[in-house]
Amino acid sequence: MEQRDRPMRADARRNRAKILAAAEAVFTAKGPAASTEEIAERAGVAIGTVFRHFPVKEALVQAVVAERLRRLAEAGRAAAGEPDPGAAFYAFIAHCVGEAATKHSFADALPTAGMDPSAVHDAVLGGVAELDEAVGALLARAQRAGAVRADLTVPEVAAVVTGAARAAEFCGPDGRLRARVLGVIFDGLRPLASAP
Amino acid sequence: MEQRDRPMRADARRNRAKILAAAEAVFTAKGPAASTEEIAERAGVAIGTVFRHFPVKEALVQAVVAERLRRLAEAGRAAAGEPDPGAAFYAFIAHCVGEAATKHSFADALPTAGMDPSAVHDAVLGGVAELDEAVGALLARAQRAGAVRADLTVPEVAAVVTGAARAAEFCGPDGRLRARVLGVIFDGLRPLASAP
Amino acid sequence: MEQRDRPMRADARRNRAKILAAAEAVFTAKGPAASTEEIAERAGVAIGTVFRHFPVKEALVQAVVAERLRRLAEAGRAAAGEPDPGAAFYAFIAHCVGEAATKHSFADALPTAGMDPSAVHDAVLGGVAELDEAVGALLARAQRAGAVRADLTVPEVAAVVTGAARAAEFCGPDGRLRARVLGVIFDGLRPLASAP
Amino acid sequence: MEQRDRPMRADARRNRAKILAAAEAVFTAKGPAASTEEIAERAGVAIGTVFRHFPVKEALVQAVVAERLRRLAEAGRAAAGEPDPGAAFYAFIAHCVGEAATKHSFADALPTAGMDPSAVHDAVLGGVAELDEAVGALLARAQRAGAVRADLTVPEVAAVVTGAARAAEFCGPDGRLRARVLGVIFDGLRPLASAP
DNA sequence: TATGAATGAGCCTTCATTCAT
DNA sequence: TATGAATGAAGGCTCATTCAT
Repeated sequence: MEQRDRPMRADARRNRAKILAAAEAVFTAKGPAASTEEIAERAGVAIGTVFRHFPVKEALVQAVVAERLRRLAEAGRAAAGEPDPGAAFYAFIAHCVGEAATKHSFADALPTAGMDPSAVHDAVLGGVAELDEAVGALLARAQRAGAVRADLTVPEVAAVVTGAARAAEFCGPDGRLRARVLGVIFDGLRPLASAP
Repeated sequence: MEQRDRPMRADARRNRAKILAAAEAVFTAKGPAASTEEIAERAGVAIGTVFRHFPVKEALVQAVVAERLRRLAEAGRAAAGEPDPGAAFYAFIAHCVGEAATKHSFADALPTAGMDPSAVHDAVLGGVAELDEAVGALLARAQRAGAVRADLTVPEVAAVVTGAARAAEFCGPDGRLRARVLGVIFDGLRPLASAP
Repeated sequence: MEQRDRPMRADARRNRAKILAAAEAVFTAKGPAASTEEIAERAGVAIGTVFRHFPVKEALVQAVVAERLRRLAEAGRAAAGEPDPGAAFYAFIAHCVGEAATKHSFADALPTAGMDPSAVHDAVLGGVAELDEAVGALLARAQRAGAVRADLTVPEVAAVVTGAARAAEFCGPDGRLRARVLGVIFDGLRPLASAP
Repeated sequence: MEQRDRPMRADARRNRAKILAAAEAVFTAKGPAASTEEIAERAGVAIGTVFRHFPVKEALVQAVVAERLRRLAEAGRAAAGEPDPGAAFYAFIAHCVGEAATKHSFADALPTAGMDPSAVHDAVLGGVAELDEAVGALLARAQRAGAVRADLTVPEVAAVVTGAARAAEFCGPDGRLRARVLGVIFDGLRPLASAP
């Protein structure tokens, strides 16, 4: 949104990246209510610099979300190249869960089906679209391979993954519990035991 | 916490109840960041009264959570009397999901396996224990009846239900989507295709 | 606006008065851009107290204006009792000028004929009405006595007085200059050279 | 202030003019509290360029004032050539009022007799002197022609005009009211009804 | 006990000014 | 010289908490 006219000065781009990284870390640790001041401090810039890049706090929050969505979409595209369609799909959604689950109480900032669309920045909508497309591709391939229930759609997968992330978070650091819970949830995605 | 010494005057008990009800409503609508002042107003008491009953805001939040846990446990105990063990179990967890999913962004206040235990009030721990016990009874009965996977434990069910609530919330007002998603997740709890 | 239900506690009323006095002093010295913090300090209260009484800065500004209008109206009513109608009128508008002229750049906060009425608080409108009425009475009596041009109306007098205040302010501390200037302006209000 | 050493490059002079024009427009619309950034934007230059020409915001404000004074003086000199001395004088001060009154809340930036002289830039003082001289010439000629009271001096006229501008502004968009009010005020400048 | 006014730390945001590019 | 990013001191406002009534 800021770099339309000319490509943005090198130092500005560096600062923007530092701020985004700091914001991701701080929001992850304390939720989106964390103070902008703390983010600036962590990024090593003055508070004014944060507001120059993100004129309103909400813009920063959404930029972080968009960034994460874009990273997930990227990973999803990469997964499309793997040989085993089923393995690719399940590995990818497990990756999504892992990413989201560590982001304590921040996954809530993710756009939800029922959210006021006018409040969501384009960058986030773009990220969602990218991710949906990547998931769609993986899903279709896995369904063709018979590794996933044929009647599933992308929104359903998105909801299940979001829920799984919350469930994983609920488990806390107990890895064993987490693994079993995710196993149970993902089992629901598998085709019913194919009869002979 | 307040009623140890003497039984608490009748009007005081009434106020406490009004405050809890107001807090539940307000937190549900706006999340735990809602101001204490607003809760007092809705309860029809002065702000000082709220702080007399709950000396710190966190205490109020946890009291609301404890209250909800206790209500769920109560419902769970009631469900134990129903004839069909499987139906009783699934109806109950669906009820839990419905309760939690409507409480926008408030389910996050639920205690989590990995949470710092010293930060959780006794009332909440008590509620958790009550609920765990109720769930345990329903689960055992359902497992005996072959309606639920035999290897499931209470913590796993708790995690799955929490995740399912988040998934339902993610679906927004789209009831059809929500139903399908919950169907998928709960399918994971069922025993694998029963052989002949 | 705050004292509707019950009469407002004694200490609260005291603080409100202290704040208004401090605000008048500070605004007078530095204009309405002066910081609320400074007013709080001068009033000897915490910043939160100022915002409890005047939830938005603009409310404080207007309250001060309203207060001054009410005081002027009061003085106007008192002047109505004086024996010489012409003297009463001229003395009163001179008083208005003196009041307004010392309030450095703050007279600008006075409502103006062309101001957006929805932005003006009721208290100010009430003050204006009160003042207009008092001026109207003095004016009519002076006109009947032949001391003021018969074709003058209240809005015209108001505009002339406002302008005279600005002119007086322009003169700075030079009392002689100020007196001559006001003499010139007020001369315009007198009936034209009385015919034989 | 900037052009002493070398004559200033052509583009620099152009920028200075653009900035002054933009500042006049913006200050007129929003008062001197308008942000320097907005002025830069409107002028089509970067913020740094504004501060190169006017190292402090106050310098920009005063430059605009000086500019306006110089323009008024220019108009005054032009008026000196008109045939009717009285008409020339009254038309000119009406022009001054019109200029000042439309500059909402900005006329306050005009230097005042009682202002701290060290805070006023030379350019403004120069403008004031120029304007005073022009007014003085018009005034003297009009007095000789018997169109203006003989005892009036330039500072008095200046004060009256300033006040008239404020009065006009007070009238808002009501042109009829404004005309009557200015008529009243200017009447005070006329010689008393000349006896036979 | 209840009331609600007072407190003050902290938050988001703006903007004059500086400085690296 | 021009550019525009960075700085950081305020400023307005909120809200959990305390305390006099």
